[in-house]
Amino acid sequence: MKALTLASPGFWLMKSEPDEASIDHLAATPGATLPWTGVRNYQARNFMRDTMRIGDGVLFYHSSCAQPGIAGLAEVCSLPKPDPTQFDPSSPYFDAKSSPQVPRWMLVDVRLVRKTRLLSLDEMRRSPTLQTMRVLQRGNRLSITPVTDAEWRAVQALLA
DNA sequence: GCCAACGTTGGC
DNA sequence: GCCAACGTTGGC
Repeated sequence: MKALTLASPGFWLMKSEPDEASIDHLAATPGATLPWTGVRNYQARNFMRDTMRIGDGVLFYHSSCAQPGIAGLAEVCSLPKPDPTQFDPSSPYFDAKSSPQVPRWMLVDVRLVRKTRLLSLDEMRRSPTLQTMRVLQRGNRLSITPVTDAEWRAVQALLA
């Protein structure tokens, strides 16, 4: 008989361009969930499809903007499901090689836990406790990266 | 707008 | 399977 194990929560950093989906968009509608559309990288997709669990913690990161950094805390709140934008010819995320029968791109929903002060990329780079974060590594372009327990605690400490 | 870094594509 | 060309990311 298989042992019943309590999965420890996972932690993630997810990049969003605030022009598309900012922490304020999410905060504007209490209780709203945000489908994480537009991921078109297999590694990032696989994290959502294979590894994330409902309840996992998310560092909501603003990228490609004037003030990049962590803007809030969120939480994975759905199972993986097909990203509907891949089937929409009018979407910039349309993928002609995907089909509803064999969807290529999956997403999860996230919900806001709380907006935080902006923990800027600059401050992250200067924080000794955050040096291991994938998002800070040279050349990193992944829009979704795993965060270790220690990194998660360090971010909480900086935000406290 | 620049450009380093890296992922994807496709010919071979 | 190799790898050059090309496209994208994302901070600056």
